[in-house]
Amino acid sequence: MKPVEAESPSPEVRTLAERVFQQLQDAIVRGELVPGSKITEPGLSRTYGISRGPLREAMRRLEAHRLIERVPHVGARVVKLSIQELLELFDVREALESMAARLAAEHMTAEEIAGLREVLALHERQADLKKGEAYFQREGDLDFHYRIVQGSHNRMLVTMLCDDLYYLVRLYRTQFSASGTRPQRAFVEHHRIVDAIEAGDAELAELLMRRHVSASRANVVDRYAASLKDSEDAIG
Amino acid sequence: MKPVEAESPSPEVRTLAERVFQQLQDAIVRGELVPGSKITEPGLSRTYGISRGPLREAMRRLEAHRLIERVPHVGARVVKLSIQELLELFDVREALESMAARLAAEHMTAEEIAGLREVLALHERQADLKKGEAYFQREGDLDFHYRIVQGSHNRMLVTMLCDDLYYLVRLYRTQFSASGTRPQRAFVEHHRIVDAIEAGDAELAELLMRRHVSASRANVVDRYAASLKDSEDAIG
DNA sequence: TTCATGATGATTGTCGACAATTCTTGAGTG
DNA sequence: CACTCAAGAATTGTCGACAATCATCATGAA
Repeated sequence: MKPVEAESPSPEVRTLAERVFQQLQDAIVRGELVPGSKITEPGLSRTYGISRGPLREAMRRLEAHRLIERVPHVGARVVKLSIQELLELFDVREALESMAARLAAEHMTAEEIAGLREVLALHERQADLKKGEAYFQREGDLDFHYRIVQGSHNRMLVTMLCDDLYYLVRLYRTQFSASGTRPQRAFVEHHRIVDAIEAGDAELAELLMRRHVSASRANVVDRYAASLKDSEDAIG
Repeated sequence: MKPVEAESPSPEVRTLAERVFQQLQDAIVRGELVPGSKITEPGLSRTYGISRGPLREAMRRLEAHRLIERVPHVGARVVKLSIQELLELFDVREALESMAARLAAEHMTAEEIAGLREVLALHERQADLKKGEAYFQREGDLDFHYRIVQGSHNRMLVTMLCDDLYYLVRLYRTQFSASGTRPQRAFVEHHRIVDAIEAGDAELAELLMRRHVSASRANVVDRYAASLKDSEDAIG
């Protein structure tokens, strides 16, 4: 898909370590590198055709982003979220994203709000077409949250959520094969949040986002309990 | 100051990169490496007597912790917080620490609460003795916040706050030479927060912590405005 | 004088090799 | 049969050297 190998000095992809970091990040998030599996430096070095130097840097960055876990002199393995860790992630999201919504209500520009509405429209169109498979829904969902975080105009918040946590969120989606079908309600919640932001009602936006994430968390808890019950039934 | 170079296999200090990372972290937080100054790999390599390999790993970790900023092919410099970034940091703290207080009220053990009370007592004793210089006050303050975050029993939250943000908070203290003298009020707020946690009142603990951080932020804003006015007066 | 341009020096990025540590395998013993 | 322990293999940690890139400064032209 690369046109003519154009000399686009695309931002931040000028170093080998950077490139392999993004490749590995993608591979992990897409589930190609299965969670919990061990990854070795010589192995990756061969598959990606680079030396161990830049590879180690890429792995350090993956570790910083919590996508792999390393133990000295032993090795690294792809992170495997337990249900507890997943719920912890939701608590952190609830705290940070509600703050983001509050700040977004205060600082978002008209253009940004318009873009947000477009995302919602696309979102709904997909749902109408019943193409609304989990994957697209989820991507649309993440896009929605992305834009609100950006709208907070708080760079630290943006980095924490968009550069770190959201990759974990994607990973959880593949790891728990989350079909996550609670579409209508989420749509409504999204709309209400945008309404609050557009009205400049920071408190309301914060509260709604908080409930939205909390409801999403509760949904995960329910589905996890159900899956437990299923496996018990299968056994008993 | 190192006793006998004891062979203490202290946790996580078995690799050169780890050690130099902690040394650099300390040096930055204590202000020995001045914010905004450029740090070069050969330079650090010489001063710490190690090769560039582990040094680069240490620098990657510093970058992940937001203590230095790197740009490819150019170099790294110690992070220099602008007033905007400092306020952004406070917003993030407000979101995360209020959540931590809420979770602490739900999950903290009796022993942990007792330890928290001890910290407060020590805190007050120092204030009584008028030894309550900014430095000790601040360390005590951070210790207080540390323990509450630990009490949340949310490992992700602990990592984010204790391993990342609190180093930035310390850095800000040196960078803005924050005397931060609003002692009595902060003490009272701390006590009220512990009361709420002990009572298991999650909502109240969250609200109080939120106000506490917010008040601290407002204090910074005030002092910054005052410092601006001072320099104007000095000029005009 | 000011700006563009090219050479020089330094720094970062990358690589391959060696040392240190850990994991594995297998023999041997109780 | 289970367990201990030692030797080997594999992996990680560290190092020094070379190549690529960038900053600096001097030179020259407008």
